[in-house]
Amino acid sequence: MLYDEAMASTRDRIIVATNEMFRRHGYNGTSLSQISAASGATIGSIYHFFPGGKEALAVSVIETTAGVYRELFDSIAAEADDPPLAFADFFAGAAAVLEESDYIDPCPIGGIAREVASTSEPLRNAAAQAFLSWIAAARKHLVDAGVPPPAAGELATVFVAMVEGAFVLSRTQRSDEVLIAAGKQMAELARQAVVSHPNLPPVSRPSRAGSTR
Amino acid sequence: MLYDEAMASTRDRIIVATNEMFRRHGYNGTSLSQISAASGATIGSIYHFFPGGKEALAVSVIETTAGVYRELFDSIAAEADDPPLAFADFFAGAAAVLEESDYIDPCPIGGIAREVASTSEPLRNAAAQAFLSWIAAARKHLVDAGVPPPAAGELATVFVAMVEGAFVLSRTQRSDEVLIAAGKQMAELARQAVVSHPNLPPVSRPSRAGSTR
DNA sequence: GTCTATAATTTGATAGAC
DNA sequence: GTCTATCAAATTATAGAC
Repeated sequence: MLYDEAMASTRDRIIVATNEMFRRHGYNGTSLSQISAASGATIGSIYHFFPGGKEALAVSVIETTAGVYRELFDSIAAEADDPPLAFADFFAGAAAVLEESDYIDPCPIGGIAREVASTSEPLRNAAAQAFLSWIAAARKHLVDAGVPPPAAGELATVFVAMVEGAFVLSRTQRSDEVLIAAGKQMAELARQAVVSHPNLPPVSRPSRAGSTR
Repeated sequence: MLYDEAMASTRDRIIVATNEMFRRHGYNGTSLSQISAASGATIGSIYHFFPGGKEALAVSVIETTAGVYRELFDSIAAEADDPPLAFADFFAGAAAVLEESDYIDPCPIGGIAREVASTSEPLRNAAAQAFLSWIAAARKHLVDAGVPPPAAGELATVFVAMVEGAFVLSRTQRSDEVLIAAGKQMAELARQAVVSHPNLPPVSRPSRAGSTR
């Protein structure tokens, strides 16, 4: 098993182990017996916590992962020296994680969605909500930086698409080259969106020193 | 079955049917019995043409699809009124296909790679080669348009990542919104890459009127 | 080249003791 | 809450007749 039985609750161990299995082998490529072995929980326990079976477990994995990545983005955005550079920082962080993990998929959500979007409406919907929450976070960051809302929404959407696409390529090529390039180009797009509307005064923002929160 | 037995060779029918099944249900979500039913070929026939089984069949599907998309890009690039707009045209075409197909995955390659990159080196490698061939095509288009090679390579990589990412999001959201946005932003990046080096004379190109070929 | 039959394994899911 | 035992069905792959 991957985790010590002293660690966290059984339910959490199941979710964490399933997350990693999905990132390695996808949704259909991961069996409940594998999840059982990786989490140290029996199949009976899995059904105890997730009566809806594999599909319900996957929904929980998606929701959990969506929250983690959203918080990660917010944290990086808050600490960025310069708003457009937050995107480069985000991709750089993903690149570091990717190498450490021997090029496992950095995120299970896009892969699951691709596999089952035509057969599982609950899973497709959970993935769609995850992407929308990321788009909302990126959009807020851009609007705070002075990008007009319509352009900010479009750019935020493209950002999430670039994240997913760079994940696909980096995993396939076993290289973080595309992640770095994507961060650079996304920052460039963000900078253009800000400077191309210099007559719009930046929205009142707390000074960086006071916005640690 | 999806295809009339009068159509094409058995081998081609197997590849076309498998391509569509993979786009609907992914690699692990598609069984040989389903491929048999969809292609009108028996499982015995499938093993006759692809002695390597499902994996060898998938390699052929990836190689075939890679060639089709590469030719599509080259064709769109050759006909574009303005080089940067070729990218917007490409995404617009993908958007049209997506809606017609009820939001099936527009391409099986990225999904397969994500599922099996950790378990099948032949499939990971086939997908990696496909992406590299697309990057090379986009890079050539950008260099021909006057973008310096280093920047062109980076932009071409980001283009392919945006394609894959936009496919993931559009399929998940059941909307072509992200495809349109991606085309617009990619064209913007390409335009910036050209105009940001105005001192470089554009490479000699045949006039559009004579380049119909 | 195509077909049927089948081997060997694994799957998701359930029942019920403890 | 956790466990073992087990179900019916589906999976990849192979063998061998035609």
